[in-house]
Amino acid sequence: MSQGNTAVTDQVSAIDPEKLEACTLLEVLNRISGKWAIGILLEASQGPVRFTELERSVAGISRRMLTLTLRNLERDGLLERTVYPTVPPRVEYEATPMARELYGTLSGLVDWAQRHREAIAVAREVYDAQ
Amino acid sequence: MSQGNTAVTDQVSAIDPEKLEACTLLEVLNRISGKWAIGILLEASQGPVRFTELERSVAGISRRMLTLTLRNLERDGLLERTVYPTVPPRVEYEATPMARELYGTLSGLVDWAQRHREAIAVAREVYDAQ
DNA sequence: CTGAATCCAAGTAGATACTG
DNA sequence: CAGTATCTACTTGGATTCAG
Repeated sequence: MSQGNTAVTDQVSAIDPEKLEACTLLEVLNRISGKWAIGILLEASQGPVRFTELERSVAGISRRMLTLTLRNLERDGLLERTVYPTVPPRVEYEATPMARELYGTLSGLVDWAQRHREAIAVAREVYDAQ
Repeated sequence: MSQGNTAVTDQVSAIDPEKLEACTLLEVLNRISGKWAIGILLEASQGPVRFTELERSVAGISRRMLTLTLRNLERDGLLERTVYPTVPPRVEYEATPMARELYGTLSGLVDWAQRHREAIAVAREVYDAQ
């Protein structure tokens, strides 16, 4: 990994791999954080869903945020959008294989959260007590 | 899943487990997303670091955001803050075991990001072309 | 049905200056 | 050294209205 002395060509490999990792990680996080992305991805992972179905099943989401979040996920290739040219219009969204794969890797985080949920709550109470 | 008629006691168990999962996940994500938390956690995972060290090593961070992010991480029990009553003052931050554990579970996400970085870039270009 | 457009409120982040 | 205070700008999200 570090053969770095060809002078010109290693501008990229000169980046601290840990910094790169943190940066890459941040990109993923930005993609799936936000209040709605995960909920939408969850629904769209079980099969094609329509706009109005999502509006109902993702509790509390507004039409605007649903549209915006769908567009972002579609743009990143995490959601596939299919329009059926019927009247009235019918549009379906479905998670791509890439998105399903991502969803799978998130289980570790869910575990962590469940194991430490209590400890975090306690830490907050202690901190807020000051 | 729908045995629901013990009337009073199953308020909690009535929550769809998948919704709960999505919710828990969102909490974790909110804790570590944000522009700076990961970088700080990274530094503080290799041993105690001082405020000014962080200010230098987390590229681009302002004093204000460093303070705010440190406080949040400390509040959630992810960072331990130690004050040495010397002159000048000396304060050290270190990742807690819980935080190190979290950092470990993030490797799956890093893998995913690296495997699909290219595909995402392409998806964006295609999308933006319209 | 599936959005786009507009307006507004709240939260988040940068710049700068000041302090025990 | 390790912060706090203030002021401003950008971003995110909600409410509402309009349209193909």
